[in-house]
Formats: sequence, C-alpha cells, structure tokens
Amino acid sequence: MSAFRPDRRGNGGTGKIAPPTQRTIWRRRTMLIRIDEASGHAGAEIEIRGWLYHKRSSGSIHFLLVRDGSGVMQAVVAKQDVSPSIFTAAAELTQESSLIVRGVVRVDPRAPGGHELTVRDLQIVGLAKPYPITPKEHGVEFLMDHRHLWLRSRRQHALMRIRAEVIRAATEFLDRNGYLRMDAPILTPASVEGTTTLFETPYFDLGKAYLTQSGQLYNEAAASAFGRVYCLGPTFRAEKSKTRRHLTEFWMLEPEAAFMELDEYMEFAEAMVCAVVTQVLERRRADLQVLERDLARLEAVRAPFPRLSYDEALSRLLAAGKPLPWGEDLGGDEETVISAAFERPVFVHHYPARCKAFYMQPERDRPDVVLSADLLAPEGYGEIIGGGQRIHDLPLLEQRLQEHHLPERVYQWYLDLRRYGAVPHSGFGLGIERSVAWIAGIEHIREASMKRRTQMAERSMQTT
RNA sequence: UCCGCGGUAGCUCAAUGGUAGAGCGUCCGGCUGUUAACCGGAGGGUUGUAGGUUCGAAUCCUACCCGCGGAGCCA
Repeated sequence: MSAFRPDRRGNGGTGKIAPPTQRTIWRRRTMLIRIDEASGHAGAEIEIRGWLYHKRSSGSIHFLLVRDGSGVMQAVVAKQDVSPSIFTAAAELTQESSLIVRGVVRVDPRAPGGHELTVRDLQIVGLAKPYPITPKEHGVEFLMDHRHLWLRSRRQHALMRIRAEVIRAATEFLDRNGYLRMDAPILTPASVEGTTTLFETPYFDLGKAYLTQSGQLYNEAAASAFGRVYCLGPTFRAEKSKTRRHLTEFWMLEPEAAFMELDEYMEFAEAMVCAVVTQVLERRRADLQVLERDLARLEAVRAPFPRLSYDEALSRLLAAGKPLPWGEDLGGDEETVISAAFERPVFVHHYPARCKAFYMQPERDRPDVVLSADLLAPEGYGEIIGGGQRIHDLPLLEQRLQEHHLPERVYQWYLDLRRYGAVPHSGFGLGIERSVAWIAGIEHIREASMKRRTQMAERSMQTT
C-alpha cells in the first residue's frame, strides 16, 4: 500500500517516522512544513504530514483536502503525474486517514486558500475506518458523543485557538502589570465559601478532601506575600446545573491585588477584558470569521464600561416590566435585560450583602450592601466576572464566619491575613469558557471546553 | 429537584391507524479542475424498553429508560 521508498527517508529503512525536533526540518530537497506556512513556499517541493479532511475524485484526478492541525490544504493527485501505485493509494484514502504527501506548492486560484500541492509522492500511514462525522449536518447529541473526533473539525479548531488566545492575552496582560502567577491548590480541606456543593474525594485515612471551587482564599494569602498575584486552573462545582452557561468543571482566572479598592478593581478588570478582546480580534480574526462572529460587536468593546449599582439595576428592571424585590439576586433573565441595554460589558456593583459571600467588604455608610462588582457580557451571555473588595478587618471577618456558621478553626490561617499587616484588597474570577463563548459568539458554553462536564454528561464520563 | 420537548437506517429527517421512505455516508461502476463535486447501481430497520387497545400500531393508552432545552446554583 505504501508508495514510499523507505530508503529515501533517511531513517535507516525502518519505515518509521522520525519525530520532528524543530518546526522546520530539511531532508534533501524536501522540506517538512506545516500547512499554515505553505504560502511562503510556492514553487518549492515540500512534505506535509496530516489527515484526509475530505476528498473529491474523478476518473484520473483526485483532490485531497489535507489537514495537519495548522490548516487545510488541497493536494492534487493527477494520474499522469504519479506512479499507478500512488494513484491507487489516493483512490483508497478514506476520510480522516492519516497520510504523508510530498509535492510542489503551486499558486492556483481554483484551490481553496489560493495555493495547492501537486502531489508527487504519497504514503498512507493509517487507513481510517468509515468516519462517523460526515460532511453533512449532525445533531449536538451525536457530536458530543463523538467529541474526541469532533475536535478535528474546522469550527472546533477555531474555537480552541480562540480559547488559547483568550488565556494567552489575559495572562500576558497580568504579567505585564506585575502580577505573579501562583497557582492555588486543587485539593482543599473545606469549602471556600461554605455555600456551593463540592465534589469530595477520600484523602488517605485522614477523611475527605474537596475539589476546589475557587483559588481565592489562597490568592489572598499570596497577595499579602507578593502584592499582585493570579491563579489559573480548573474549578469544580457539584451543582446539577443544566444550562448553556454552566459546567461542573471549568477554568477560572483569578487575579488578586493588595491595596486595591473597588473602583480600581473595576478599572483593572475592564482593561484586562479590553486587552483580551483586542488581542483575539488581532490574532484570531480568521477563526472568528469561521464562526461567523459579528466583529462589529467585538470592536465596540472599549473602556469605559457602564457601571450600574444594584439599586440602579432594579430601577431598570422595573422600567422594563420585570420588577425584582430588593435583596434578590439577579437571575439569568434579569442579567439579559440589563446587558441588552448596552453594547459593552456592564458592571453591576454594590449588591446586597446577603447575595454575596461572607468575605465581601461592606460599604462604609451602608452595611447592607457590599463592595462587589460583577461584569455582565453583552448579547445575553451573562456574568463572566465576579469579584470585589474583601474584608480586611479582623473582628468583622470573625463576625461574618459566625453568621455563616463556618468553623472558625478551619479559617485560622485566613484570619491570620488580617492579624499580620491587613490591607484593603480586591480580586475577581474570570470564567474562561464563558468568556470564550461570548467572544466567539457560540450558543453554548460546552463547545468552549475540550470535554464538557455537566451533570447529565454521564455517558461520556463512562468512556472519557 | 421542578417545567417543557424529544427518541424511526451509521447521520439528518419524513411517514398521524392500512406494505417503513428520502438525502448524505458506506460498497460497486463512470468521469482530468473538483469546491458539502456530479451521474448510475447495491446494501442498510426488533421504529428507546415493557405491557395494553385494535382485524391491523412508528402512529393511540400506561409505566419505565435515555437525551435535549430552561429554572435554581454561579464563572
């Protein structure tokens, strides 16, 4: 089946593929390249290693769409140009078979992308069985069951590249601003906030450990050590959520800064979100276009974002005919009503204390509200940031622990942060998947995650 | 946990009480510039499961299983 002569490969005739040690490898006249580099090699003989994305054939010519993870390129196998064995091999190729092709890069307006490969040599590495994901449409359930294969599609490539860019842009922004990455533990001895249901796991013979729901408390310790810190990692909420914006396992980016108060926090979070959106627009524009994202909506994301107090939000809800009693938390519908009024993300600050976690700093002259601020993404995507200023006063924090019936013994180390050089400080959590879903303009958060975890995704848990 | 919708060929769907079908994928044949290629042919089914009504059930009834969407929780 192989049309390759192993002796030409310079690998001792083993037929094995030498692992690339650098991005570009020279081997005699043929250069191994990635498809996204192909336009710079017009006229040159090159080698591409990848998978068959799609094929169209007629009697004497095959058009192979080859993908290698960096892009998709058309490879043309003409009967007159290759040996009969190579032409037969091209005819046998099935969708998603892995292959190595060599040939000359040619500019041709008829080719998707403007250039193509005229094949001289072709090796089938692994002939694929009939591939379940065909070029026609499929339902979400079927695609989610085949998530491990769905990742090969163009749309998923675009999404995963945007996700990587969101994380890169955000962490680069934090690094530039003097924040130290200091990741918090995943296994924790108790609840961070005392409210959400946690996943538990046996911890040797010492009882139970819990999967973290937030790195925040640890971040506060780190912020008192280094001034400005952030953590990035998976977080877990054992809630039986069943909505387009919830996962039981998701990634969260959490900055925390000493001496930072509420207004400064909002300015900083705003700058970070703007930096992320700008960088995705710059570097992943083609991917956004694959997803048919309305770029004008993203280009409108500029500082300053509107800032709405909780009280003002209630007035707007009343005016919109959706009144909410004071003290109730904003639900998905309420968030949508508020964010729909603006083309930029909007902060809602000064929530009622009873809606928020025990550690939120109360407003000086009005203790029934706290110095919190959530950022709601536009277009109905909802909350992508939650955060605020933390309590730095020791007696007040002790009082709050009692009010929330939290075991003070477990929080002694947290109280220490108030005993030894307490300062006003603030921080927030940015939901990675929610941010990606908003920026990419996708319907459901699950596609922003490699393998979604939700309560109902049990079938996928049984296998992967 | 609650509310709503659904389960028919590998996939997407049709068939509303009377012989279970189409498109795509697969297999075979044809085609030298295809763009979700096209043309001809073939194969493919315990209609989610169990029971009931009926001369006759994919279709009506009951129970269960599974999935999807939404609420609550929050990033």
